[in-house]
Amino acid sequence: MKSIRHDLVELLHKGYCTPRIVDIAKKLKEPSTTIHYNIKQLEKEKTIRAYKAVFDYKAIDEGLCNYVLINLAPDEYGNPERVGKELRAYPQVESIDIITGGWEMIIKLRTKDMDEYYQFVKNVLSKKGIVKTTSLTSLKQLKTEFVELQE
Amino acid sequence: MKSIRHDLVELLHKGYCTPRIVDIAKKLKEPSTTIHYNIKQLEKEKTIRAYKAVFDYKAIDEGLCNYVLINLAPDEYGNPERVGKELRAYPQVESIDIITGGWEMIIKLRTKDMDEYYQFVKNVLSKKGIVKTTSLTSLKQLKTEFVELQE
DNA sequence: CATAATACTTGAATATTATTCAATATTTAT
DNA sequence: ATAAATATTGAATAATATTCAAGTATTATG
Repeated sequence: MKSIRHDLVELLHKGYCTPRIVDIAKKLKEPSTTIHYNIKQLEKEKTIRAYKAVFDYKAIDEGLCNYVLINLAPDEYGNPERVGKELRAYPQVESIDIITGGWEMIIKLRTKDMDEYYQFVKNVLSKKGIVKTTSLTSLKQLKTEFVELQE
Repeated sequence: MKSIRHDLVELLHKGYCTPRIVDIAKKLKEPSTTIHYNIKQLEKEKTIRAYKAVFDYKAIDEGLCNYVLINLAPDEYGNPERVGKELRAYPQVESIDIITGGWEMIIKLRTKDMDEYYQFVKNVLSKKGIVKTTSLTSLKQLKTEFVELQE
């Protein structure tokens, strides 16, 4: 049995959306052709990278969110990007940043529950030149991806 | 002089986008009316919260990204949400989470440069029951909002 | 400063896409 | 087993994006 919903969520996570030109034109009180032209410019010069959906993550089985602070092995200091690029392919990974401070990297992870999170830490984060991880578990999200949540 | 680009970026940050139903239908090899129906369901039940753009943040003067770990004053422990809700209105704030661990809150901030970041820390974060902040400055972003960046 | 080149704006026409609707099929509840 | 509620779908329509060509404004160049 195929699940359309699941496939939809997967596609809308990263893209398959487009701006609502007419609505923007009304809001800004400009002709829609002017809005169209300007948006195409932003796309052409890659200022806009994607159009995507923001979800109620609990409703799509990504209810657990963790920030993971990562320490790399000394021999990976030189190219933290290698590790990061391996990690970013995983769908559970919302963001990856190489950072200053007491850790070399911070990643934001969304999993269904603690089981899936544990599997990810065990199977993925334990490898790849990572020597230590510190998990910060989100108890409540007030804003995500610039979108304010609930109340 | 009005800047259409600036207004566009502001609107697309949080919304004013919509799914590309025909493209999704082609990709999933389903009739577009079926896709339409299912997406409307997801919207009605609020599983989808918004459709928005993801940017090359450097190109829109939000080139500096910081994660800020926050310690609240003891008398704010009980309602970290009060502080969080005050902070989330700021456009520089990409996300706010109340967390477990050595800090009560983590926020992700995007500013044009160190000056704007400093102003934010000084003017906004110094108030509101926050007693200590630890900044993690992003040196390089490999993925953001589920969207992989460059190379 | 003058003028050419380039970039931006816009209304009208067209192409494409979303949406509605009604019929049918499927799933779920009793 | 049967009824009720949900989901799928093609055809028709409504709405929207896109193209085009003309005009306007801005920027570069001598």
